[in-house]
Amino acid sequence: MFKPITIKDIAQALELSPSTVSRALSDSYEINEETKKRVIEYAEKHNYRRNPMASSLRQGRSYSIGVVVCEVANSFFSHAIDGIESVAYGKGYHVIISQSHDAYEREVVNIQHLANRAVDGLLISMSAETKDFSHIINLHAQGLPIVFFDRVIDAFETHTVTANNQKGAMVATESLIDRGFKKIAHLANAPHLSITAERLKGYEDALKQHGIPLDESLIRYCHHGGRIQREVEEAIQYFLNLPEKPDAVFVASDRLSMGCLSAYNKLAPRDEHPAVAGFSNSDVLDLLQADFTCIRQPAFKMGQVAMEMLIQLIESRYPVYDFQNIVLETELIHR
Amino acid sequence: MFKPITIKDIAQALELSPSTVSRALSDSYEINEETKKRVIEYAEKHNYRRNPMASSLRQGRSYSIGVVVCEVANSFFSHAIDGIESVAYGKGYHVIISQSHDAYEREVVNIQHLANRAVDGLLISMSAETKDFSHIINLHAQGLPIVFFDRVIDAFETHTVTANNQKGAMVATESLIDRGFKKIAHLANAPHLSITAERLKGYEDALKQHGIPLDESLIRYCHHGGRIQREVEEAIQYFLNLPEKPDAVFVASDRLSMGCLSAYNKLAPRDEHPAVAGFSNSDVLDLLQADFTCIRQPAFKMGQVAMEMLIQLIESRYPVYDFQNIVLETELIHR
DNA sequence: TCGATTGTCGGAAACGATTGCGTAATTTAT
DNA sequence: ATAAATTACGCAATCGTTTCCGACAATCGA
Repeated sequence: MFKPITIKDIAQALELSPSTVSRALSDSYEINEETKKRVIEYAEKHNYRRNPMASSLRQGRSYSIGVVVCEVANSFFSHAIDGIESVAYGKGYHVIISQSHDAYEREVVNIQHLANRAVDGLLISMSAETKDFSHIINLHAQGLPIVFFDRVIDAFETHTVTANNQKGAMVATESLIDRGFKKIAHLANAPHLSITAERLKGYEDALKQHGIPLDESLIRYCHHGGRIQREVEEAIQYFLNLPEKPDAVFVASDRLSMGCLSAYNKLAPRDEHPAVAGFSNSDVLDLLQADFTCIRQPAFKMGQVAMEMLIQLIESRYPVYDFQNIVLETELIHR
Repeated sequence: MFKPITIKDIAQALELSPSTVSRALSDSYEINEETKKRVIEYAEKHNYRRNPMASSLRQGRSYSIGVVVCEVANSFFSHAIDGIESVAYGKGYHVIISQSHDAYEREVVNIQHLANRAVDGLLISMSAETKDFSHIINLHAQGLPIVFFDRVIDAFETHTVTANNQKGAMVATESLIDRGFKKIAHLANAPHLSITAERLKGYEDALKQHGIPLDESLIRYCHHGGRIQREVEEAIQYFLNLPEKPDAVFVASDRLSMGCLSAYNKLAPRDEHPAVAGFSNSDVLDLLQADFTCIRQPAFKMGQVAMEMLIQLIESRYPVYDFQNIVLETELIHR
């Protein structure tokens, strides 16, 4: 088996002490420039790589952070991850991604996995099914830096980044109203998600502002966030069975937009499809479905901001009590 | 700051030695059952978590593996990752995902990042742009276990898992022929990818078998694997500009299928769209586009198999020279 | 009954990198 | 010229866990 070269090896070869080599490699000011050069040259020539475990153990830090999202096969989250990575790599952090699949159990397991001192901090977007937050509260209480993005909780104070969901939802709903639709349904996400309440509020605001009465029977929740296509189809079937079918639908999430469009394709002839507007960061959904108006969240930016704030928490020498709750604007795209 | 409890703390509290505690926690046979129980109870009560860095440092293993794919926002890869995770977690391994975005530079950087002894092995699906394999060859030569899946290379011998691309491509092309199409174009992936050659072969086989002459001008490659939508649109525009437009297209990948369908939607009226068949593991593509025939790869299974073989390599006490190249069958879905 | 085996445990040295402290040699200040 | 400061480096402890050697007692076989 291959045995990687260590600091000791370099020290021996160059007749220096390991301390000097270590300091030379980290560019310490108290090492002679000449010596540094020798060490660095030797290290490069022999393909030296510092052992991250030894380093982490000694320093008590891993320079890696954990990301918990419901799933990566989702344009919003994958772009957010890209944003996270862009900042992380620039600052020398590794990113470990894990998926909850919107299931409570897996969220708990993954977070525990990540948290056991293998990461310096956590970036979390809550799972749709999670109602009990104690697994996260405990970690936070133990001093693990945590930043929430998109799907936040208010069980404790920390940095958060979200989109302006209320306004986005309002704008989307208004775009449907402007196109002349009156009977606008709302396909909502899991009820206890922060984004669900905010987007519902925006939907209600738009209706109220245009004098359209709110009809509770036009609102359907998907408790698993659309993870199970059946639940989406049941909601759509419900809409289709209504004595007066809605002529438009405002959909609350990326995943649900996918589910909604394909459910309609499956369950009803094309001329019975309502107009659809909704949150989505998909690259192609709007291209495939011409009359689909979508609200884009600034996913990449959210990832960047979240990561920056997490690094700030991690690298702060003293406990932080002044938390920021950043809200980014969404963008309406219609064709 | 919170200070986690260590083995020493437990040892002190229970008046044992750290060695005994360590052995008790790993359920060693040479520890009295009574003592084990005391240790485990104390550990659980005080919420002890073994420090993974210390453990890894000592054992020379991290119990984590790295996965390199072009992108996670892709149904095939996200399902493959699910398969990988399902096996990994069962065997006590962590999974670290990283994305190459089909770019050579990022593949090199990510693999280096992962490889520096932070992972026990690598699961790789090659980036579309990569033509130089030396960064991987070096690691392999240094003894790092590597398994390829889907997009393999033959620069050296190791375990691989692929789909039966040739047969899948043949079946897909045949399905188009069976529907009466004669002028079947092929939208191909990057030329130096293993899957590209195999699928091209299947396409050619189908044509030959049905007496249709091969027309090179009906084949277009996407050198960036469709990462840049423009290159897909150029290919489609090329097809549209042909004096005799193809009446069907066989598309070589998931990403390209997306790109192809949306490019046609953008560039041509619906009645000029050709029939499309192609590789795709998307959950919704075929629902949105009714006449889209797709070849599904057993993504989840591929992930599982790849991970099992990697674990076998990692845990083998002696160097392995007997490598397996597993080929899984694809599935045709038409509606 | 005496050596041999078995069952339990502790001591101490690793794993590789980092860092507080000490110190010799050189330079600077007075 | 001598004290003081600076430069450049080494020593050794440390992070938390694991594991190779023992070691001591109790039990066993003959």
